[in-house]
Amino acid sequence: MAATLTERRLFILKLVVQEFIETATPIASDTLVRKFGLGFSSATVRNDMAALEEIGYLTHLHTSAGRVPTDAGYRFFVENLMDRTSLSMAEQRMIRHQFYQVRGELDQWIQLAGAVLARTAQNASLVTPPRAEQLRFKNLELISIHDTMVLAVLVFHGGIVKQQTFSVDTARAAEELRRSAGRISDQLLDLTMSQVEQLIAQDAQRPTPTFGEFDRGVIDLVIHAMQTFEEQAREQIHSDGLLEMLSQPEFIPSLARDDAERAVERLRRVLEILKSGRGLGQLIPQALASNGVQVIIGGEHGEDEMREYSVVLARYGVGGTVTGVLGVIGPTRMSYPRSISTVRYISSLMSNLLGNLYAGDTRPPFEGE
Amino acid sequence: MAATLTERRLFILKLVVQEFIETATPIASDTLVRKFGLGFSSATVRNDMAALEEIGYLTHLHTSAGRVPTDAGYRFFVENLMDRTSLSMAEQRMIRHQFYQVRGELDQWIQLAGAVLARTAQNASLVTPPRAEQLRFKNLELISIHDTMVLAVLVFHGGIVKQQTFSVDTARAAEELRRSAGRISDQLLDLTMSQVEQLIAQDAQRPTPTFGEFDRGVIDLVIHAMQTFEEQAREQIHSDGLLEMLSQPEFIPSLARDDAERAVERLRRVLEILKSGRGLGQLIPQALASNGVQVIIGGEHGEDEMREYSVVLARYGVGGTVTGVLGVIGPTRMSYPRSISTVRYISSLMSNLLGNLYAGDTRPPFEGE
DNA sequence: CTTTAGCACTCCTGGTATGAGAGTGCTAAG
DNA sequence: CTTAGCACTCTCATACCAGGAGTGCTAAAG
Repeated sequence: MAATLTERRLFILKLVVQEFIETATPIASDTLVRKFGLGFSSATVRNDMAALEEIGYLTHLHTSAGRVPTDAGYRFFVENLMDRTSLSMAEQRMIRHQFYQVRGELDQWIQLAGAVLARTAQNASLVTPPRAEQLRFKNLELISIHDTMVLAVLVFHGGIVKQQTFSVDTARAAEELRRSAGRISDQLLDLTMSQVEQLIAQDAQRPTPTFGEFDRGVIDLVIHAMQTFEEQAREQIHSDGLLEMLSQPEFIPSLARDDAERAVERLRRVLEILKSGRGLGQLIPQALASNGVQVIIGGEHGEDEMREYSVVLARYGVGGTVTGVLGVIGPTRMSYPRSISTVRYISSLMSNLLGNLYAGDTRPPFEGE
Repeated sequence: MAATLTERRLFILKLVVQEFIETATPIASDTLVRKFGLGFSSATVRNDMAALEEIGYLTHLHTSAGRVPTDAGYRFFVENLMDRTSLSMAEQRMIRHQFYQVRGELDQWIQLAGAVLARTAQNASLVTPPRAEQLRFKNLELISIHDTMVLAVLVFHGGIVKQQTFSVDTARAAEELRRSAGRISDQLLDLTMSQVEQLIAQDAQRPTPTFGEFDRGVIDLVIHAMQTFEEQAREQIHSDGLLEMLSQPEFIPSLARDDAERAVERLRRVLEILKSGRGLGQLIPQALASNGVQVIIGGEHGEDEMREYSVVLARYGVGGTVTGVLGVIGPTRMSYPRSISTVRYISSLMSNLLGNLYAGDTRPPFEGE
């Protein structure tokens, strides 16, 4: 006979998940009754637990161990049972304050977001820089460093700046560099990479090309920079909070119920995930394409590396154009309420901050000044 | 009776250190004789080992364990016994190639240096960005992002670029921004932070100041940027290679002879050191002040956090002005020959690369164009 | 005086046995 | 449907033991 979900069973499931998240030890029927002064006996709880196990929300590792949530159990908890809370006003204020202190520096914001996520959720964090799908050119400066060395400072829409030095065969006067930069800036304004390529191809065929040989060299550099930037932007993941995650019992051999060996193996696993993004698979593109906070529990997405971890992700950014992803990664036994509210808050905060930066800077390509 | 250092004892010490570095297991007298076909018996080796122990170069953890080098043993090995090698030509070429591929990007070089150090020495690496003791101003651009948002791109000598956005009360025309940036760039050229402060103080007292209110606001921003940059540059340490270090037996519970608990504790320790630089203490300033490769073994510098680790550091940079530090950190049982040759090679490579960038850019302050 | 064979001794290591404790599953009664 | 009671299972910590590794010492040989 199939077990059914009564009110009480839901309640018990909720308690088990919450307790397990807090204590990291399997939950015994007896413990629940004592700790929460339930109006029924441990035997009743045991029966319900058995039912919940049949449904697939709980397990135990061996006969005489307490119950532990399954991935499905966590999922159900997150979707139906969890108390939806927000960060306290005091926390929000403190976090906001930190961000306002590094006013106007995108890189710092990203770094700060990672640190705050980690500290608040007590787990590792990851943040991808906010990216337009396509860079759009805004400005170019050429600054002579010495005789044959030139520094190119490229500015793209959204305040993205990229620097690159290159050497030239013969020395150029500052004025010449300035004129070249001006020419290029004027012509390339608001263009995407492919449009730049198109433009320069067309220009070369004209009877009187706008760009000289030197200009063309510089533009090649620009194209190359845009290309590598877009490429590496897709991959780039900042992560932080390893230490915070390490303080979770899962990573402390004496507290981890399983082999000590595995605690370190686990750690290596996470390090690899955080460093390379491998194992995250489609999660980030997916998060970019959706709204609200995404929760991926354990191996739900089929990546075996991730079986023991959950990820809480949210998109942040301005409109649909300039977006990044940030989130928390930790053992499946993470505090979902806390992670979710933290991720939600930080993502909206980052969105606001970026909003100030980008507002009014979203003119469509090819409309010029 | 004090034990003396005979030729044979030195040889045995060398073998013990090399073997221990390679195998990470205590070395038995018998093992040496068998493995190297020594011309004398294990009893002889035992006697010599006892002597080396009396001198303080070896220990054993318990009666029936093989010998292990002490910090002093490693020190003696590094200074007197080690075969001084270099990276193979093939390795050098491979490394050089990688650096040339990211031509002209300082940040990338730093990142690459960290990665290559880690991979080649199979340990964690640390790199501090190359810094002049004092930034010197080179150029400023002001670029309007939208109505009330302006992006300032600051260029300093040595190709150091810093960007910062700020908001203005009323919209400014592009031309106005350009003129302001031009004025400021002209006046501030080649100045250090304190000189900029001086200049602006003087200017304010003139009957007809060069700088308007807006200019002064921007210059405040410049000063602030220089200040925070110099401050955080002092602290900033890039690190990499956690995974490489984690593959050392010291971090693998089943191979570490001591408690598995400690393997993780160890790891946490290193993470803290790498993240915060705490425990490194005066090592980096010290390395900056000296030439050649520095080797700090175990707790030699009194920092208790570092007792189980060694650091191999070298200064890199141009002349005495623009310098950083890079190096390798790992268990005391690291391969010193390999670490040292790697650090030496990478530091000279980085120095060369920077040399190209900085050559001719070292005019003294206040000499103007 | 140095080297070496031989051997007792120490200490680690891994495996097994054992008992206590924790928690469940089941049964039968309320 | 709930619950008391109890047998059963599995873990965990402890103790114990045998095997092995390597040393330190001694006494003899070079």
